[in-house]
Amino acid sequence: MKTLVESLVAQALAALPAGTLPEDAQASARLAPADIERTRDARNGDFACTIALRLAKAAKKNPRQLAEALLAALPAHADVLKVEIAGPGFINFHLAPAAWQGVVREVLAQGEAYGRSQQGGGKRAIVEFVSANPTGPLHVGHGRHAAFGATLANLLTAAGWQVHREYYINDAGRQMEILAASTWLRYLQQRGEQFSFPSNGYRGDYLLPIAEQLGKRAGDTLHRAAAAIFTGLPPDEADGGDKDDYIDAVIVRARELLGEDGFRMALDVALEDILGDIRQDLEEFGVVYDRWYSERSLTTNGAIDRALTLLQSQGRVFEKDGALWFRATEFGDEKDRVVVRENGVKTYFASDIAYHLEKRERGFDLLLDILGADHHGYIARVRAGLEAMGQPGDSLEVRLVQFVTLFRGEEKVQMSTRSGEFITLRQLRAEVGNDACRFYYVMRSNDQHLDFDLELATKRSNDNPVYYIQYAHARVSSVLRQLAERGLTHDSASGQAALGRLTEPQEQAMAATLTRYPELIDSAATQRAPHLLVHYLRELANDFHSYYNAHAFIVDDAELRDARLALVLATRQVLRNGLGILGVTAPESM
RNA sequence: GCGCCCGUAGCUCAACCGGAUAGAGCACUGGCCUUCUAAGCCAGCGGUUGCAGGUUCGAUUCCUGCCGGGCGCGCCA
Repeated sequence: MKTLVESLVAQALAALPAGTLPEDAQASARLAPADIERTRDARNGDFACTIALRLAKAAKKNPRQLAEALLAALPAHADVLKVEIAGPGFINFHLAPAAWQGVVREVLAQGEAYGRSQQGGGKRAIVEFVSANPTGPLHVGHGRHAAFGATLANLLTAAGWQVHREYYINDAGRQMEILAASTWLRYLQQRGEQFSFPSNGYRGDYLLPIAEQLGKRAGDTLHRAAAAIFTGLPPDEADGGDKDDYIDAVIVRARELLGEDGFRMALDVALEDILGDIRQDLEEFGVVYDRWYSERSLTTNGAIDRALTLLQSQGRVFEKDGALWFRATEFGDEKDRVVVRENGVKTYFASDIAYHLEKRERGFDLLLDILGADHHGYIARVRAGLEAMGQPGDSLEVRLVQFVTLFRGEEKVQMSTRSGEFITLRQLRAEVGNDACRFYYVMRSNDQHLDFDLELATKRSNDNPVYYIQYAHARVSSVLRQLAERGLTHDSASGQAALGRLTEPQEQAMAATLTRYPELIDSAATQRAPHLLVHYLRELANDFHSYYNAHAFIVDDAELRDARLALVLATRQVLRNGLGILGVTAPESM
């Protein structure tokens, strides 16, 4: 519908008499998407064009005069009732009722495809999200990443992007070693060894079954006496020492006592188990990935070395204090970054730029990372890395997701993976339900903090707005059941031929809202803003519920009945399409 | 100290890359079920958009400075 107005204004622009605009203004006198907008107030018509206001200055003309020139050049159209100039130079379009009604045919014909666009032009996007360290189950914060990332990926797909979803597994590095040691220590405790658990180890109960698993795999072959492990270690935090030094010493000792193979067994058992759990959790949450990408594999397949060699050949690295540094400052980062430490170990940053380079090499135009708000310092350096390796820096786009604070009523719930005190995503889903979770997580803009009140979400789950939208969908289905019970059938062709009968204000409003859906998908995808879809669906549901209360659909007049049912079925289709993008089910009854 | 994000109704949040009289939900007040699901509808109440300047036809939106909150600033990952 918006495109109609756009094309009319574009024609008017082209048809402006010579000399209306000075030559230097002619260049900017092209229609921009923002020049046509939906009006907020119906008194200003249905669409407003602001191009006269925008061009007035360059044209050295009064905006109202310019608007009048445009108005004179505007071609007539059957769907346009009247056009008038208002305020400082708005050109307001009032559309004919029939203009809205056509959307019903369009929706019914296109079905699931209604609202999709070619905006992405088939370009390839890789969306990386969650990528939580596999050191424990997902918690409620990860849930927000999962819901946001999955919904955004769906939105981009609807907007014509070719989307690849990926999970980056941080299966290398120190936290994996701490996990292996923690698992092994639990295994020893299960065999009767007594000692106090390292304060910096993973202490959550979820490791207990994993330690049992290790027992099944290894039998007693990894059993060592506690005394052999803890004798001669530096003090732990509880004894006035440093918890990091202590856990490192425990890891070194574990390696000595178990050998590389034994240690690796503990690590692999824990990693496989936790990763399996994460994968299942996400799948149940409706979040499916195209690929799970192992950080370790970057070392194995030489990707890190390739990236470093590339940087080196470009002269972008230097040595200092025995370490190898990347000149990130030359690309706008605030400081240079170590890529190989003095001890020869490559940093996490090294694997990260290698990973992003590898994404580019796989042919992705857009590298979209969904990261926690605490990672913002990160963007500049990865972008610097890409640019130094000859890739466009703006191919990397990062969306930060602010933290979730969990409340039980007034009380804030403290969480920490290390200590094992946290509410898992799985617990949350069990209490609140997948639909409400998915919905609640993306209701708010990702750059807003999210307060998740468990008490509210569980006790009063009927107040959750997701039900309001689902209810609209279920109500339509219920109307159809009612129709059948009364021995009637819906004649879609007759309904679509009689759309002119839909003259009630609620019918006009709902049809108008339906025409907004494609624009909304486009704009939500462009802005990476799933919450816009949530707000739209609420409005559409509101239009429907109002209509439902104001008028009966199943009336005696068969033609009118079919027309109304056609409108209502089109509404159900759009609700279904939108809920699908959100990953929320569209129930037939509630 | 430096950097990024945020500050809008009592509460939780919107506001279409600068548009017209800043909108929803919850809460509160009052109405609507012998007719398609009341998990619904309608009406009312509620605002100096943190503060002070600037840019222009127009600012919640852009710029500067303050105030308040969150998060970063490792040869950790």
